[in-house]
Amino acid sequence: VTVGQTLFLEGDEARHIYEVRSGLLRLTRVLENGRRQVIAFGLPGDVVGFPKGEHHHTDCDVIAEGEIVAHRREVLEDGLGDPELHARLLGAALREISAMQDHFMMLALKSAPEKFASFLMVLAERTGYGLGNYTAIDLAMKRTDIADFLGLTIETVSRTITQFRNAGIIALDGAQTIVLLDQDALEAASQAD
Amino acid sequence: VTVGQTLFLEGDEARHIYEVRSGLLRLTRVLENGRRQVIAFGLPGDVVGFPKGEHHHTDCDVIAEGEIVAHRREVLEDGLGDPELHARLLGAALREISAMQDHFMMLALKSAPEKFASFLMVLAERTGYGLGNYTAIDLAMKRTDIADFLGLTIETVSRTITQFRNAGIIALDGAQTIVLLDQDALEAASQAD
DNA sequence: CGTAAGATTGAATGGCCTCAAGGACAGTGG
DNA sequence: CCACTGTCCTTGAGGCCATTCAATCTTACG
Repeated sequence: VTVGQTLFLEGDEARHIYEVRSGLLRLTRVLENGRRQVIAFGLPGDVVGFPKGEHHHTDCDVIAEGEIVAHRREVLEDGLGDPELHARLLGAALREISAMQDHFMMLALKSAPEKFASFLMVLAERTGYGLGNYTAIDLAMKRTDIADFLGLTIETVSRTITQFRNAGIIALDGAQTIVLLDQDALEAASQAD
Repeated sequence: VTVGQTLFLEGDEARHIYEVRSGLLRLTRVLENGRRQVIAFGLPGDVVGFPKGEHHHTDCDVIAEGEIVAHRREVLEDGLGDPELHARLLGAALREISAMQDHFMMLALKSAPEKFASFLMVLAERTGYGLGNYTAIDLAMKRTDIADFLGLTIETVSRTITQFRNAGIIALDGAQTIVLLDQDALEAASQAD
């Protein structure tokens, strides 16, 4: 798969579900009036494209190239002779529900700095890598995607980044790479009282 | 089951999942600092209590009495000799994912009046009943629950109700029953531009 | 009738958004 | 090699919607 490619659109017939081995996918929905929400990012280990009835109910685009494995939709319903795969996909669906509930807490209950700190912690856990004594994260997605994921504007996201930088919590290397300088402070910021 | 009863708490071992035949359940999660989010209401036809691993990840309380059918967790994983039930529960899980995505749009993208109008439309569709020429809804849950579901405060919910009442969109009969006077206006309010 | 819980209303603050301008960076072509 | 261009990101100023804090009103029920 290549960057910018669309795997499927909302309303498409759901023939496959997709398992992300590497790279990054983006699931979005758009409201009639053009407002957009990033439902989730497909990180390595995620399974995306669970159908509603016969159809997909989000758009799915490739943000960073990687290895994507397509499974026929039927294996989700009956095992189709591969019970191990069936159990894995079912588990992914249940994890998906749980992850979305976490996302709820973020959207509804948290302030902008709390949202962004939580976001960074999840990414660090899932895709962070060591860099000297610190942990670094590549933000393959653009600010717009982060904003639409957290329910903020790109200006607020940008301001929050600046704020965290001034506080010595993170450092930037280019616009896409973030180094976590103080994970304790980050965690504190994610659940401020 | 009786009103006020707790079916399970976050962290409980997940032995069963519950199918709502009638009545009303409430799924909540609480943040360390006490802030609360109503993840979903369990309306007739819903299935709640999908586990994450071995445990539940929400609290579940009974808001209105009704008939609740408990299924052993195992039937979700393997059919346990009842493929029809297995398929029904799997379908419910996929619908749940879809419904939560709709909820996202509401939490992140909509204003207070839009949220409340959307909420009423869903309830009217699911549990509304005819009353003369109009459709009526019983709000078994309290204002606090509605507020925590929509990501608002009870004051804002109350103000929005008053606003809709003054606009002639709805009428109240007691605090718990709402009559929809103008469904077109309600729909317009739910997706204002 | 009296009490307590829930719901409504009011006034003022504040956090995020909107609108607008300026800066960083990569890619392109002269 | 260097303007040139477009995209993305950052920063600033002002306004608005939902919140917060506080008081009053309503309802359910003993």
